[in-house]
Amino acid sequence: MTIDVVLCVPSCEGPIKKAFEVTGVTPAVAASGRLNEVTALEPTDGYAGAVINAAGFPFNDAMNLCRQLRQRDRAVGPIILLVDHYQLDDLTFREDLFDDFVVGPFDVSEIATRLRHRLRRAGNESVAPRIEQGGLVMNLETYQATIAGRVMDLTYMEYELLRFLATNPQRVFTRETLLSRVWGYEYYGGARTVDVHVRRLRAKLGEEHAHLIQTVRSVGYKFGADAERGDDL
Amino acid sequence: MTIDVVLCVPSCEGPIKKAFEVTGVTPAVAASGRLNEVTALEPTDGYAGAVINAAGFPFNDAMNLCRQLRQRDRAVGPIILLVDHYQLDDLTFREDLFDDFVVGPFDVSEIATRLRHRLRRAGNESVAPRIEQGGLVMNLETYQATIAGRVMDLTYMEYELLRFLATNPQRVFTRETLLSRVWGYEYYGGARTVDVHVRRLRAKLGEEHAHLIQTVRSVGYKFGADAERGDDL
DNA sequence: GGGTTTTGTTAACCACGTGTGAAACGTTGG
DNA sequence: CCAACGTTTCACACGTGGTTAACAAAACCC
Repeated sequence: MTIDVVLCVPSCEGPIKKAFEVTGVTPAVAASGRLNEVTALEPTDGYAGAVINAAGFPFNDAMNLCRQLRQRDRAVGPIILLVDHYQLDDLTFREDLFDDFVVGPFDVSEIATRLRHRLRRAGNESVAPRIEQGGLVMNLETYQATIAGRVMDLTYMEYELLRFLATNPQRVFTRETLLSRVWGYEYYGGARTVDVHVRRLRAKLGEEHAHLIQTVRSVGYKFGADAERGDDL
Repeated sequence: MTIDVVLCVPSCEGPIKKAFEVTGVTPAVAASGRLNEVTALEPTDGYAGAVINAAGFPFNDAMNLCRQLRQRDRAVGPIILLVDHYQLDDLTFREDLFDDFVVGPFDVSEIATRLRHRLRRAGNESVAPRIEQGGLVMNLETYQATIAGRVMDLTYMEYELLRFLATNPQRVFTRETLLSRVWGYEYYGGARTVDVHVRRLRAKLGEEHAHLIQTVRSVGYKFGADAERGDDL
């Protein structure tokens, strides 16, 4: 049994490739870590999964690649992230962008086992490719969002922001957190940027649903209808 | 945020338990690895997940425990398996018995991260950090507070003040202390400010629960139901 | 390369949370 | 019972923080 995956690591291609092959995994090595290289190397029957190396590199670059893979027309299988120990905390709130991770130093047979594990579980697991919250439906594959059945025409950043908020309903995020988690860089300058994007989102949600994004004064924003019952905090 | 899990390891209980607690996971240590011990230690609101050690032990024993946990009336959350490197192959075709695994040597923070990852992927929201005191529940993620199930609509300072008081129940704070701890060290303002905020809090707590914030004449304020002896401070 | 869409910035405007003073109220002690 | 002190309550002014719109810059698309 051989599994075709894309392996996004910038170096040591030869030895790693060999090591994977003995575990029954055939990797296409995309050293650049860019989407177009990933696509160029893709076998005709597609990838079974992806292994993305974040260790020793800017974490957000890896996250962006995950996002791109998830949003592709052609679905890629489970995404496995390679991280350094100090990057463990960065994984929080990004659980939806990858399916599993390995902490360095890396063991090829562990990675292969995780790949197989996720592939097998993919059958049973109801991997929700969409988010449903309070009339909002976001299809993570087609990159579309509808509110109460009406299609919302969202731009890239709008979609990412809404998705982040909607995947963590009721939870309040500061503008700084949103900037670093959604935009992906340590913010330089305007926290007002978030406000403006929230405003645009509310406009596109329509007057009736604008309240789905709530302002928590002096704290930030959160997604979710008003809490009617308090016992399920 | 604390997550209650059952940790099935046969030895070294003390240090491991401590190590887990700093990652926000509270383990019940079932050293025998038997189901009845797991059940005996279970908290009233159940386990959020299970960590089962197979490393250095017969693999099938661990598998049997997984099976028993899965077949229980009361569902246990994600099951994480601790394995030795040479046990990796044993995992094949048993993917449905566990949700994730870690290869030794074990890193507690990695295990905790995997727990959180699986909990989030399963859509479990019960991992939110919260304060519960005398009918008051404060969710630190959603910035919501409820008293006896009723949602309190608190402003920022009200929330901060109540949180500070409720995290230190029964303890009396002077107005000066509250000003410096809640408002900030360099805050310079009248002590009457505290009184007014306490008043607003009591109003929002409702007549029935207003007494949760008690006045200690010529000292300050404290949180907590009365009829408590003073010797347990 | 010109036009269009998307994204980020700036500033005016506005709402509401917050702090303050003063008066009313309660409690303690002489 | 009164005086002195501490706490509660209220109304109001100020300023922080959020919204909004208009504009500028950047990216994108023929």
